[in-house]
Formats: sequence, structure tokens, C-alpha cells
Amino acid sequence: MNIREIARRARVSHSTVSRVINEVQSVDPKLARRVRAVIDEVGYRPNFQARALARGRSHTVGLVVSELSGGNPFFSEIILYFERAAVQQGYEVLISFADTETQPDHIAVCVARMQERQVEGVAVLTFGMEEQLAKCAIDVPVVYAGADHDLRGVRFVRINYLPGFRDAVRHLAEFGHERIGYLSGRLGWSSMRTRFDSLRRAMKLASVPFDKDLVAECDHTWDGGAEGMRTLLNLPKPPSAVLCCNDVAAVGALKALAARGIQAGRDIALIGFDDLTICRFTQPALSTIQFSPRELAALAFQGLLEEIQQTPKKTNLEYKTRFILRDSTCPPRLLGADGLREVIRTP
Amino acid sequence: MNIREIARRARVSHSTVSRVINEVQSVDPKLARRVRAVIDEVGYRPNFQARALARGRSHTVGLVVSELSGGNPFFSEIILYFERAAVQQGYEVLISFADTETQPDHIAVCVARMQERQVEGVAVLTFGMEEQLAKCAIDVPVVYAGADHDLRGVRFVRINYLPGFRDAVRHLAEFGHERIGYLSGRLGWSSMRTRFDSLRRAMKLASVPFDKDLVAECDHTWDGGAEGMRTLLNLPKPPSAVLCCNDVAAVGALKALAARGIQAGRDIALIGFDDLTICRFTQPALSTIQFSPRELAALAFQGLLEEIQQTPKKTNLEYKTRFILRDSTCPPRLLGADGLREVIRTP
DNA sequence: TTGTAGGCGTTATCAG
DNA sequence: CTGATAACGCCTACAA
Repeated sequence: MNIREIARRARVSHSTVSRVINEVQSVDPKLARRVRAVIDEVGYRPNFQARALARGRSHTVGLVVSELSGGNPFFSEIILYFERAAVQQGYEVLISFADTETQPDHIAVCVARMQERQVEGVAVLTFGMEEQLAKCAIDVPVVYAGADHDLRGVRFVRINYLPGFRDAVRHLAEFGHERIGYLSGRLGWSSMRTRFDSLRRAMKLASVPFDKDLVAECDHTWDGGAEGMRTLLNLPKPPSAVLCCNDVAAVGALKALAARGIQAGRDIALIGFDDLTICRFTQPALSTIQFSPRELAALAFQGLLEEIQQTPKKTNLEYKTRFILRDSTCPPRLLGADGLREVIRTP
Repeated sequence: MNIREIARRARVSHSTVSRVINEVQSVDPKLARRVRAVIDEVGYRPNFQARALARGRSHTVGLVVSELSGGNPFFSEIILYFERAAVQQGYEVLISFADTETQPDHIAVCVARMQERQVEGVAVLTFGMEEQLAKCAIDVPVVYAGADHDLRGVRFVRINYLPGFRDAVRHLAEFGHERIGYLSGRLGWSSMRTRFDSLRRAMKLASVPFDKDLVAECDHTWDGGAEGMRTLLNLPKPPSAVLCCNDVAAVGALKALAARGIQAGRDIALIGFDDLTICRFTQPALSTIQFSPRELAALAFQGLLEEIQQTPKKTNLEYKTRFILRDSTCPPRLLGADGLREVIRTP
């Protein structure tokens, strides 16, 4: 069923049908009604591919996220809210997971595939591997999220990690913590690197000494967090408080703590990052630094839309993190020569 | 940059360029090389919209999931593995979240939108609201996942809930549990309804008495699970073991238990459903019924592909759940007249 | 206001 | 093996 067939049945030309579909006002109401009747009767729906071809606009955008994060609820929410924003503006979204682990240039591959599909723009929300983009020629509006490494003038959501870390560290400092540890994630990922840098700046601001031995560079996954926490606990003098690069790792860390009979919020202070829903349901509820996928996704789409439409005045795309206090922190405990050692069951 | 421009530069006709692109063997190797050189030089990539229009095949499929599940890692994995299977077969995927809560017919709306985009097929993985589809005319291959309510001959992944529930109930029965509770999710959702029915059949098979007072019909969300568990705990005689309609609700339930000083795996037996990664990281590790998003997504795509290609012999699309034993179960405790009452702190 | 004709970038069918 | 020419379904001057 196409526009010509509708035209035939309504005894008008196909251009008239086209006008009716596109709500061009100049059509005679009677004709319009006749056309609409036929359209409803046969259940006709225009072919967007053809329309896109003719108009040169696909009304489709791409979203690339990181495959490693498949089981991470953070990304599931990113996708949800991005799609919602897109649909609201009449866009459809093509999704793609970039396997940055085994294929360094996979992001570029995904973007290229989307370009062939004539997307009008693509949001790359991989949080840390987008440098790859700089290497290849991409001639479609792109937006990504990161801290401040301006990539060839590409638009990005500037993520300000400092406020969250500053308040978190301040909170720990008020408790008297002096040995603050960190589960860093892979520092090869730029967003992990930046989180780490922000933490150090926050510590400097709060005059808390930084000790690189208290940093465990682990995967930012459930298992990675557990592994990292075990590493810290095996230190001669473990930290009295630990921050994490994300909530998923923090939950893993909780597991490692529990395995040794250590309870966060009583024996050690633990702070996550992201503010996933699950934070409210861990035992104890996890204090964290909020990094709302909802707002982030909305900002990213907004930025992308402005790039696509070449809007002159641009929204300030800055996302500020903030500290969320729950129950997983406490004053330093048993800070003798052996640090936490006393409460740790021998493994 | 289009096929004609390439043709001009390579001094051939655009048909020849088309043949080169589509690797038609009959092209003179010399010409082919010349064309390829130009293509590489200018970085030309064919326009899929146009190709789709001409060929009548878009090489795009749609995936509709439930919006309510935004924060649920289960869906994030579904999307990931579906996309992976699709890309492997040269398909791109259009994603859509159906808001089944406020708009009962939203699934149909999403499918319709995708049809306008000429998707070759759509997978509706909403687990329980797909009945809506029956009401509207959809003339595109569709696959969904459900138990056994055959929908107008539409292809679906048959989910066999029984094996998982059977082994879970058997396990509890061996422990001597006679008061088994259930956090059911909304029974208006067909998949929730079917899980419930399967549980009852499993209980009958194991000769465990069924008591409808021990069923809490709650949301299948984090908060819903907590709420449901509180309801059960407030019963005059709470159950000694509780199964849940999904892991997310189970984690919520764990929270409610902890709030009253009750520990799963010691004071009460708790079993989830889905086998999300997080099950290994709760305290205690959550026994659950496996419902792998990975296999499910792969099966769904496989089925969709067969529908699209009208393959004569069809894969048997059955997914069998299975019980995964971890640490959250235990024998019934304090089963006096007051059930668990004794260990419950007054709220 | 309406219809005719041409074009969007491909593929596919013919002659040559 | 190659190159016109006509689709694919729609939009849009331009002319009537």
C-alpha cells in the first residue's frame, strides 16, 4: 500500500495525498476528508525510509554504549531516558554496544554503521573510550559525555566530578578519616582517570593525605570491586574508608567485606558512585555520589539535537555530581598500628 | 557523495559501481579495482535508506521492552544480547520502551512506529503485556516471549517456568518447609500470572500445601519486593520460606528482612528469580531460578529471523528455567504457633 | 487549490 | 561484461 494507491482510491493525485499526510493547509477540506477516510480504511502508514530519502532527513539518531556494561543498570537507564527524550522529539533510536575491550576501534565501527543508516547524529555514552573517535573521520553530529578533554571541538556533556567527591571527602574528613582508599576502575579509561583525579583534588581541598598504596586499580564490575577490596584489606595497614569508581564495584566490595566479617557503616566507611537504585537496597544502604543516568541522557540528547539543528544558542551541558549520604559511612575504627586488622578474620 | 559521483570519477556507469559494491562477480577486475580505488579515496559508504527502498528490505529489526524495567539489569542484558545477535546477522536494531503502566496500548504504538520505519520484524520482550498485540492488526513478523498462550499463531519463545520452580520447591520441601510464601508481582501481567501458576503446580508436585494468604501481590520492583515482604512478615503466621517473582523484588525483600533483624539463609529461606549478576553479591548470596537474558534474547532473535526469512524448519524455541542453589535458604526456624514471630523485632 | 514531472540514492532488468 | 532505463515510495517545485 503506497501513496499512489491511496490517491487512486480517493480519486486525487498522489501529491494531494502527500499534502494531506503532511498537513499542508492549502488542501480543500473535502478532498482532505476523502483522503483521510481512505487512509483510515486501508490502514495506510507512510514509509519513513522513502520519506527520509526524499527529504534528506532520517529522524533517527544513534546511541552507542559500552558493551562491558551490559549487566550494569546504569546503562539500562541511560538507554531508557535517551530513548524517551528522542521519541518525544520525533526521533527513533538505533542502539549499539561497543566492545571496547577486544576491539579498540569498535566505537568507530559502530558509528560508521549508524552513519550508513543515515542517522542524523549519534551519542557516544561510553564514558572513557571516546578518544578513539578522534582518530577517524566522522561527518555526522556527535555528542559524548566526559570531563573536559575537548575532542576536536566535538560537543560533549561536561561532567563535573568534583562537587560529589569534595562533599564525600569532606564528610569522611569530618569523621576523622586519614587513610582513605579508592577502588579506581581501569585508569586507562578516561572517565576513570578523571574520577581519580577529581578525588585527589578533593582530598587536597580537604587536606586529607593521599596515599597511592591505598588505590586499587580494579575492573569497574561486581567482581572487580570485590577483588579490589580484598587487595586493600590485605594491605599491612588497610584504609579506614574506601571510595569506589562506581556502585557496582562498591556492591562487590561489600561482598568482600562481608566475607571477612567486616561491616560497612560500622567497621569501615564505604562510598559508591552513580546512585543506582540498588544503593537503597544494599545492607547497609550505600552512601554514594550521584551521577544520574536520567539527567545525563536527557542532556546528551539535548546537546545532540542542538548539533543536528545547528541551534545558535546552546544549552550549557554540564552535569554536576553530588554526594548522597546514606548508612555506609562511620568514623574510623581501630586505627592502631595495624589499622583494621583486628576485626578481620584471617582469610 | 553517491553512486553516480563515484561512477563519474571512475569513468564507468553507476550500475557498475553498484555491482562492485554488491560484489557481483561478473565485473571486469580492472574496472572493479578502479572503482574500489575511488571508493576508498573518497571514503564513500552506500546509503542504506536508498538501498532498503530499492531492495524492499531494511535489514533493521525492532526490540520493544517494558519501560517499567528501566532500572532492571535483566532488560539491560536482554538488549545487549539481542543487539549482538542482530548485528551478527547484519541487522541493526531499533529500541523502544513501552510504557504499559499508563498507556495500555503503548506496545502497539511502539510496534506501529517501528513498522513505519520498515523494520523487517519486531521482538516484543515485555513479559506479560503482549496480549495487547492481539487487538491490533500488525503485518510484520513478531516474536514474543511467554509461557504458552498462543497469540493468533504469532511465534514466541516458550518459557517453561516449571523445572526451576519444581526444583526450588523440592529443595525447600527437603528442608521441611510447609509454609511457603510468594511475592507474586502484579498478577495482571501474564508472565507473573504464569510464574504463579507454575509455582502452584510445583507445590502440588512436591505435596507442599498451598496457602493463598502467604501470597503477597506486589510490584516486581525493588520497593515492591520490600513492601510485599513486610506484608508477609506482618501476618499472624509468616511463612518460613519465600519465593519471589524476580531477583529485584528479592533484593527488596532482603532489605525488609534486614530492617527487622531477620537474616535470609538463617532465619528464613528466600529464593529469587532471573539469576541476575547481583545474586552473587547480595548478603547472603541469593538462591534463584535462572532465566538467562542472554539465552532468551538469542532465542528471540533466532525465532524472529526464521519468521523474517520464512525458514521452513523452525528451531524449537523453548527456554527451560532451572534452580540455582546459593546461600539464602535454610531449614524452617522457630515454627511454633507464632511462626517466625519470635525473631521479629516489633516494627 | 491541484496535478504533473523530476529527483532522493539504490537496485534490477534489459539490450547491446 | 557493461550501460541505459525503469523502478522503490515519497516530497516538492512548477505549471495549470
